[in-house]
Amino acid sequence: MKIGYACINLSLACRSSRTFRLKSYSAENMERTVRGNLSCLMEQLRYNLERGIHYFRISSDLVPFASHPVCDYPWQSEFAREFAAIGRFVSEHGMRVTMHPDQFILINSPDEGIHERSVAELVYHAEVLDLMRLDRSHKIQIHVGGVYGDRVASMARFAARHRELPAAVKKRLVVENDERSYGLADCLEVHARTGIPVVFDTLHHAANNRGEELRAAVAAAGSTWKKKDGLPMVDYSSQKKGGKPGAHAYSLDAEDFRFFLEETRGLEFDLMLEVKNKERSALEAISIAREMGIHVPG
DNA sequence: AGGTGTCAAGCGTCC
DNA sequence: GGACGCTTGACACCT
Repeated sequence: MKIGYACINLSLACRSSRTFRLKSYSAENMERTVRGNLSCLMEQLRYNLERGIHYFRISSDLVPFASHPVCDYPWQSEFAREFAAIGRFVSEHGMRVTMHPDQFILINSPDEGIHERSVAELVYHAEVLDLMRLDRSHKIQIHVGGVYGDRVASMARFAARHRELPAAVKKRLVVENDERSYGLADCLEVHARTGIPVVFDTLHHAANNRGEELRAAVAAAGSTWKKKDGLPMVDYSSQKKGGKPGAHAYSLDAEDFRFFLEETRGLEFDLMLEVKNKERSALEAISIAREMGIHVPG
């Protein structure tokens, strides 16, 4: 079980998600920002390796405005060498990276403009991982999308739109249960129609489920993964105590985490912590998992 | 230097 | 039909 965290390392001074305002778009800003972000990403990965963290979510802001029409900067060729070096580092050390485009990416939107912009954004994400020369186990996770007043039609539209995606996107795309519209059962249905592996998110499942027990749910999502896709991915987070339902806890709830590991013992997956204090929780989680006799690569 | 309004993008909910 | 939450940092302008 690889254990990791998302996008930001609070112990490091740098950020790999630096951006700027659209109004201040320029080749100079692009060059400087992407260079800084890639350099920071490498620093984050080095930090992770030193501490035994082998799983990491790369920020979608790595290349700002990459899929925006304003972007005429050839970041792919300008930074080909840097991307390749990062990818080599990831591969050489047996690490896994993933990406998670944000809420605006909706391939099932009935609005053709939103659909097109979403595909462009997914192509950008695939380009990042392709430039790193990483195999298809390094995934891009999205949600099914909007309901638009008709769940059945909107799920069918997802499947149809998926069929038309470029191969580079398709080979990496995985779908995650969300907290209100499309739960685990819906994602399994999408998998049945498209073959897309299902990422299981514990907090979303707690908010949106059909009564499936945790272990059965993790196993069901895990069964949608083929060998070439790598181990199933699970996103883990605890509910913020006293916070709004769905709010992520600030730090790892050790007791809750032990319970989760005990419930899922024997199932194989990599675990992404969606906890606000980031790498600190990842380190604590790794230590707890090892105490419980679970193998985490060091 | 510090404070603060705002930022590419959308859905669903609520009034 | 319009405002807001989501979830969050930090950009960029203002004083």
